Amino acid sequence: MQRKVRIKDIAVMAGVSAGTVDRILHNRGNVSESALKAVEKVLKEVDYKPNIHISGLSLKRQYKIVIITPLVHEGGYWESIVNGIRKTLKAYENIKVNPIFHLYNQYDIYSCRSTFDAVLKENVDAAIIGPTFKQETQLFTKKLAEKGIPYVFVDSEIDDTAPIAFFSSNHYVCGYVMGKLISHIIPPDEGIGILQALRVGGESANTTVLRKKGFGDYYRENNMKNPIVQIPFSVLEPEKNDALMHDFFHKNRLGGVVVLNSRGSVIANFLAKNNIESVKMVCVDPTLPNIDALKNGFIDFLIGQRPEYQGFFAMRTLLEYLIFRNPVQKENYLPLDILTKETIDYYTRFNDNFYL
Amino acid sequence: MQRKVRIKDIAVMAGVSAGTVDRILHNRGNVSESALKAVEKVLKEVDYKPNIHISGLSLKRQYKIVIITPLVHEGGYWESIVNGIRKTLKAYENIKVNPIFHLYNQYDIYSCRSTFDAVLKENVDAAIIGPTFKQETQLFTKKLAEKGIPYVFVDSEIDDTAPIAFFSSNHYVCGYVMGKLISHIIPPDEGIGILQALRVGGESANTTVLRKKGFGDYYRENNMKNPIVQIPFSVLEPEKNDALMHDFFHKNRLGGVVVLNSRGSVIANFLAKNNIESVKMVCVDPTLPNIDALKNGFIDFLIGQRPEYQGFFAMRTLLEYLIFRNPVQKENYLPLDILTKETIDYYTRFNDNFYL
DNA sequence: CTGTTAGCGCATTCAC
DNA sequence: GTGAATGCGCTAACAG
Repeated sequence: MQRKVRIKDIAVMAGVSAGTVDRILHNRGNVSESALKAVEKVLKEVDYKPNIHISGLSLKRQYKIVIITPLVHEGGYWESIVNGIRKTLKAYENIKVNPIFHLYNQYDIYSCRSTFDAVLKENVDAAIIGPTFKQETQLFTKKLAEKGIPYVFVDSEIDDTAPIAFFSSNHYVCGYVMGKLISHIIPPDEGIGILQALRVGGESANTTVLRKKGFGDYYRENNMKNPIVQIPFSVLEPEKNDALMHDFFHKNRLGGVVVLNSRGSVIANFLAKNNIESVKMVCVDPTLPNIDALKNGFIDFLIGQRPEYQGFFAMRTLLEYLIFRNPVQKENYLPLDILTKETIDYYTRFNDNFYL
Repeated sequence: MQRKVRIKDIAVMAGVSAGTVDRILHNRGNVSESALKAVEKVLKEVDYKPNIHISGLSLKRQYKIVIITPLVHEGGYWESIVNGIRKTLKAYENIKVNPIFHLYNQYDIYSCRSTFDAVLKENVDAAIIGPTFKQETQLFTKKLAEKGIPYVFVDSEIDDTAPIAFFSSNHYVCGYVMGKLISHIIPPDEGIGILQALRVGGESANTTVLRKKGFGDYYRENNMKNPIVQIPFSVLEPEKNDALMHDFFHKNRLGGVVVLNSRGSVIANFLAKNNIESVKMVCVDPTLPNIDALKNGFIDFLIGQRPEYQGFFAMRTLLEYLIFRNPVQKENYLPLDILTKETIDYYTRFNDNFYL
C-alpha cells in the first residue's frame, strides 16, 4: 500500500516547484532546459498517474465537443451510443465540457453533408463521429485534421482517415456469427432470406457490407447448402414494404431470415401479423422493437454491439486525450453479444443501470 | 446546462453554514432543530448529489473491507472477481480503503469455517463474500449482522441472509440456456453427458444445483429425447479422473456434454487428447483453459457471467453505502454472455481493458 | 522562467 | 450548536 506519487512529490524530487512540474506535464512551455531535464528524469523513475477528477476540479478550461450521429430514435441503437456519451459526462462531472449534438439522416447523404458543413463553421475542440457515408466522412475528417481537431469514430471506422481512436464491433465477424447461428437453427436444405437496406446516394452502409461478407464467408467455409434469397425492402418508401414482403413470402418458402441491419423487427412484425411462425430469425441490435420480437419468439438470436460502451469509451478517451495528451489505443473492437429470449432481460437491465 | 448544486449553495438557501449542512447530510448530530428543518426543506427542493471523488479527497476515514472468496487461480473465475474489486479501488482512488483478502478452499467446508472465524476476530467495516456453503455462510452472516457489519455477496446469494446487495448471474437461467444451446448443436437422439463436481462436506454447490434445475426444465419443456448420462468426476482425487473418463467414454456414445461448473476444460482436454472430435460441448465461465478449449473447437458455446463486473459493482456499492448510507438496489443479476470461438477474443480483450 | 498563492467541492477541525 | 479556517491534489494567475 505505498502512497501514490503526487505532483508535489515530483517537485521535491526534481528540486523545482509544483507549478513547474505542472507546466511540464501539460507542455505549457515557459520552462528552462535544466528544469525540464530534472523533472523528466524523475518522471522516468516514478509512475505518476494524474487524478483526472481532481484535475478537472481545478481545470478552468471548458471543452467544446461535437457529437455527430445519425438520427436518434427512442430505444434505438444511436440512442444507446448517446446515452453512453452522457454517462461519461456524468462520471467525469468535474470536467467541464460543452457537448453539442448534431444529427443527420443516415439514409440521405445530403443531410450528412450539410451537417458536416455546419460543424466546420463552429469552433470545436474535438469530435465524435458516427459515420455512414465514406467519401463525405473522408472529406470532413480531412478538414478537421487541417484545423488540428482530434476526432474519434463510433459504430464503424472509415478507410484513409486518422482518428485518434475508433470504437466499434467487428462487423465482419458479426455477419460470420450470424451465419453460424442461423445454420444451427434451421435444417440444411431450407432457404435463408437476407435483408439489406438501400440508401439515397447509392451507397450501402459500410457496416452492412462487412456483415454480408462475413455471412458469405461462413456460408462458403462451412459448405452450407441453404438457398439464399434477397428480401426486397425500402427505407424511404416504407409504405411499399408490406406489399413487397407479401409478394416475397408468398413466392418463397424460407427456413430462416438474417437481417444485417438493425431493422429486423420490421420482418419479425410482418411474420407475426401474418402468423408465419416457422421462420427462424437472426438479427442485429437490441433496439426496443427487436427486443420485443426476441421476447415474442419471432427473433431467435440477436447480436448486441454494446453501443453504450462505444459512446462511453469514445467520450472518455477523448477527454483523457484532451486533458493529458496521452497516447491512446486506436483500435477498439467491442464484444459481440449473442442474445436470446432468456438472457435479454438481464442484458438490458444491466446496460440501463451501468452508470459510471 | 444548469450548474450542479453544492453544499455551499444549500447552506445559503437554508441560511446556515456549509459545516451545518455537512453535519446534517452525514447524520453527525450537534444540530439544532431549526437548522435541521431549514436544511431538510431545501434538500427536498433541490437534487443534491455529492461528488464521491471529492468527498473521498477530504475524507480522513479509512475503510477496512474484507473480501472472502474461494481460492483464486490464474485466469480463473475468482481471479476475475478480485480484479473487478481492484478496479473499483483504482477508479475510486481518492477513497482510502484497506482491502483484506481471505481465501478458502471451496471444496472443503472446514477451510471455509476457519476463514470465517478468522474474519470475525478482526474489526472490519464491511465484507464482500463469495459463498459456497449454505449453513456456514448463514451462521457467519448472522454474526456479522449482530456486529452491524454490512456485507454483499458475489457469485451467488444464500437463503435467509440479509446482505445489503448481491451480484450474481441467474444460475437457473444459465442452465436453461445451456440446455437450449446443446439442443441446437446435436441431433435429437444422441446422448448428453452432464458433469457435476462433488464436495467435501456432502454439499453440492448451490450454483450447480440451480443450473441443473434450469437445464432439466429446458429439457422437459421442450420434450427433448436425448438420453442424459452423469459423468463421474472427482475434484479431490483428480488422478482418478482420467481412468474414470476413459471408462465412461468407452461405454457411452455421446453427442454432447454439458458442464455445469467451470471445469469444462477437463473434459475438453480429455477429448482433445483422445482425438474424440464428434462430441459437442457447452460449458460455463471463460477461464483461461476454457477459452483455449473454445478456440480449439472442443467447446462450442461458453457462458460468461461477468465476474469482473460482479466484483466491480460489489465493491462500488459497498463504498457508496459506507460513505453516503444511501439505499442500494439489493438484487443485481448480471448478464449471461453466450460466447463462441469467433467472439471470445473481443470479449476477453474488452474485459481486460475496461478500467474505471 | 519560476515559486507562491488562491481556489475547485467537500469533510473536518477548532474557536466562538 | 455553529461558522470560519484548513487541507486533500491539482491548475491558473500573478508577482517577481
